[in-house]
Amino acid sequence: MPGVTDTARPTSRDVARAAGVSQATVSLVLGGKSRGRVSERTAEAVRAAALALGYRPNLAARNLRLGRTRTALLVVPALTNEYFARVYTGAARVAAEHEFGVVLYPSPDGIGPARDPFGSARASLDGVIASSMAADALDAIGGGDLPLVMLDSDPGAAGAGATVNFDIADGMRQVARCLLGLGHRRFTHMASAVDTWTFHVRAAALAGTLAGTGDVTLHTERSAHSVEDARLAAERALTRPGPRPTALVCDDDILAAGACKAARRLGLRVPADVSVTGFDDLALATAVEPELTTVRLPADEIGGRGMAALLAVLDGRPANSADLPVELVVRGSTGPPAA
Amino acid sequence: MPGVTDTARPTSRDVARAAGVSQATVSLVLGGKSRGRVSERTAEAVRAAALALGYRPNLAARNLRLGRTRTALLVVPALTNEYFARVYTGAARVAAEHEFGVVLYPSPDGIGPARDPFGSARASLDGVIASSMAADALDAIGGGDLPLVMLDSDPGAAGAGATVNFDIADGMRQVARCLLGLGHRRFTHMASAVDTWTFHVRAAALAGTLAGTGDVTLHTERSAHSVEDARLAAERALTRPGPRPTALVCDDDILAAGACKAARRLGLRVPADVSVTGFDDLALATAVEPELTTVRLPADEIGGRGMAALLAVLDGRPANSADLPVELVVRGSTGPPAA
DNA sequence: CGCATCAAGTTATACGTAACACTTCGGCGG
DNA sequence: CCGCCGAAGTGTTACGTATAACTTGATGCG
Repeated sequence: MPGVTDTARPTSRDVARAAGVSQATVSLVLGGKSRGRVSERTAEAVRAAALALGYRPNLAARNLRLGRTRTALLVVPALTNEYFARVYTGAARVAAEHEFGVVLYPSPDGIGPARDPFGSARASLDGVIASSMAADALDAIGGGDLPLVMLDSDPGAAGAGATVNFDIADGMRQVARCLLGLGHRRFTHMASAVDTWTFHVRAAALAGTLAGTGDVTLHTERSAHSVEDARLAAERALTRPGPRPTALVCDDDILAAGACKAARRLGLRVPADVSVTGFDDLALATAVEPELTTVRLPADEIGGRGMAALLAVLDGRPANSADLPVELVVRGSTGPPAA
Repeated sequence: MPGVTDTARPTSRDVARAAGVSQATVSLVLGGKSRGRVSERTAEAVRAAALALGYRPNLAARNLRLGRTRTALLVVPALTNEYFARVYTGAARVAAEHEFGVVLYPSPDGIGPARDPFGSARASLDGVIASSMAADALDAIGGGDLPLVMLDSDPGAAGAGATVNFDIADGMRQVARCLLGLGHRRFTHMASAVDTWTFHVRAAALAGTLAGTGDVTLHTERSAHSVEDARLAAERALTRPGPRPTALVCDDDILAAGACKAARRLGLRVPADVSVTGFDDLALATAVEPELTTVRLPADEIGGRGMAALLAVLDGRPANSADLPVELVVRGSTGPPAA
């Protein structure tokens, strides 16, 4: 039996032929638009034929016809940071529920020319979600006319159709109050060297909360987001002239892990000699010893809400954007300072 | 001046009109096929017009016309594992060099119905790269007629157009020889509970290498890939009746981090009382104290090579598939056993 | 001079889908 | 009995691109 295998994918016309109807009817039935237009018996025959042939609509043709792709772009600074991997996971889950796809643009300065970061792929997107981006990076991204949702970013930024944020300030206030309550008075803010809104908020909330108490000192040390950089920065903070800080408030768990390493290398115990706090609640936070006191940011939820907001914008619905609550998780890296 | 703003994206026909040529000529010039077909002066005019209008080809139309999408699917078990995030990054980098895109399918049992994991998206892919998948998961993925490249997987598996692997066995042999050389004789293999080729190879290589030395014991304890599960498993291993193992050989760094926690909880010092080794060399490996001795797997490189192999298969070229070398990185979590 | 050749384009078409506009036909009220 | 209406489909077109097939002058050569 030569020529029996038909390697080409079946088209809607093949389905129509098999079901004895026209291609238009196939499109109506499989598109769910057959109510009152096609009899139930015919519709069932079409569905059966499609199933038998293993028909899958050609997305390129559909996209061309509809002018939409049901695909969103998610821009994150670095996918290898577990936080952003979780943002992606949450966004992809919600997208899948609405038959949307998510493509990633993981490192704005890592792949492709800066002038046109996404290449012509941009022309095949319905919208963009950008997480924790600097305002100028937003230019490179939002230059297009695509709907844009920003996550963990300045709500007042231009160009964003919607913004979804954590209540970051509340998280930092909880950290500060917790440490103040333990008796700490000398603080160092282990701040991210990245110049974005979320880290500005953390700095302001920390300074603002500590300002309410007299007799408190606060220094700032900046670091890139790697354990090694953070260790070096924390060693600077712990060895600078003057009274040693008793609390290192870190902008994320990676910095906090580095801070713990620095303390240990200097012969200081955590938390007896120095307390350390983080942000994010990554797997890392419970892998190190002692486990990190940290602010849990539900990353997958902000990703999911971001996707939901984008879908709302695409539908012309209003995207409600209340801040997501965060939670301070107290573990072993914090304690009262030594007398 | 009403109606001046033209919000619709320009098409190749708009460019043709602006340059005073036909749409076909635009396609030839921008497609790089103009050698000997279009004069340089005309070609330059077309390029200028395209630039002036900000023309971007419509990918849906191109895909429909060509029947190819220049998009590959990468299937990984869990993107939140830094290892797989790096695989993605490497694959995406090589893809971008060839104007390819990569979409992710991060969790085979997490998103979408198992029957048709990718939905109709499958119809818009040129190929699939699957990393570290079980043989049965391969069925769900490779069911289509798409070219398939497998990473870190059984080279003899059916259906794979190519396989790219690490020399995992060599890595494990290095671990075993290092520990034997330090004087260890009682081993526990902290094995992954995941039933895949790469972990079978690790178990076999460990057992095989230790078998060469007399007077050696090897037990196996299984664990899921979380620090907490690994801690519990390691506590079982360290408290079972009989002489305590002096070396915990772990299938990855996450398990190793859990093993270190278990030792600490039991009042054992690492490495004085028990040595611990990992696999992968994640950021985690240098975040914990002591830093982990581990086998560095260049994850981004296997991702890149996998993408290159897929591109080769798509071009009809042979995909060369030598195993990638791995490197034992000796750090503080290993040492001679206590006398 | 005349025919072949060649550069430099243009015309026309197909990819597979969605949806608008149209047809056909049975039933039903006036 | 006529006209109208709704149900059930069908014919046709357009989306934007890439390319095969064709056209048109100009040139070279015997």
